[in-house]
Amino acid sequence: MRIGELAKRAGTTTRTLRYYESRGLLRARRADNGYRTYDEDDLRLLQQIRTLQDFGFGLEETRPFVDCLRAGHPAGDACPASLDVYRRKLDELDGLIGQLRSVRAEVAARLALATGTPEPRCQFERTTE
Amino acid sequence: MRIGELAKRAGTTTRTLRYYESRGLLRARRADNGYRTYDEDDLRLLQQIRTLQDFGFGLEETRPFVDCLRAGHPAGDACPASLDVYRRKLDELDGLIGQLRSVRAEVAARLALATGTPEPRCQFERTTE
DNA sequence: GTATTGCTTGACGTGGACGTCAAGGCAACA
DNA sequence: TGTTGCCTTGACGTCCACGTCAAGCAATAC
Repeated sequence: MRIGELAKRAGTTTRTLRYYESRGLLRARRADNGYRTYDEDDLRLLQQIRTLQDFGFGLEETRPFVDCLRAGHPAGDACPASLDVYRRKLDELDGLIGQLRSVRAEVAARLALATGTPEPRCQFERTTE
Repeated sequence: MRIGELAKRAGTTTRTLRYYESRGLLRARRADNGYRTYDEDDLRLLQQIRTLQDFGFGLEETRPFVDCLRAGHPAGDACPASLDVYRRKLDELDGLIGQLRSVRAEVAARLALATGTPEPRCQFERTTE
């Protein structure tokens, strides 16, 4: 299949696929006329990238998953390097969530102070008492 | 005081102050030699901006607070427009936190599946059972 | 033959909050 | 007078994942 069809089937754009190729994530065979050619494996690879992107992974973070699939594994997360990325991301998310929670609390407190109206507790705040 | 001293006292850089000025957030008097001149009110104004920036507010979101201070109010959040920004930010934070929590859960689930090792519950996950 | 669609590469634009350099003026001190 | 340090404006660079436009070839439809 050609780049347009692959993009459509993966729910993305041709520009994105060329960008991934420029980053070395997605390689393409070439037809005689110079057109890029892809197969079903490329689609799976692309779907792996898109899923991680949707989770907020950076492109470089998807590379171990791509390499893992290329190495013949049935899943992109069947390799230790991919699992490390998962774990690092979990730590990152925990840190970020904690940060946002504390900012949320601080803003809520300032709003309460400024209005004199005590705000209802955030659903993400732990009831510490 | 001049720009260098203001920057130091606010814990930021001269570049940042000139940038704020270019955005119309921070105005400066000029000395005869063309140097920017600031007073204590400017410092308070700048501190308001920095605090909100640290919370993750965009520069435009700090504008109502700045205007409020300029209008003579003792606090930047003494005006309705500022409170609206607080409330919008709370909603935004709640949405973002919820999103991150669901991504966190999804990644944890995938890690657990891939390792066969059930992950400990996240401190931010509600125990739904 | 021609109109339309799809493909190619290359290159500039986007957003946000600045960092970093360049070329030069102003002030104080030795 | 020279050095140092702070100030001025202007302008390009950064990060990231692309969007968008341009010029031109390839394939298909009619």
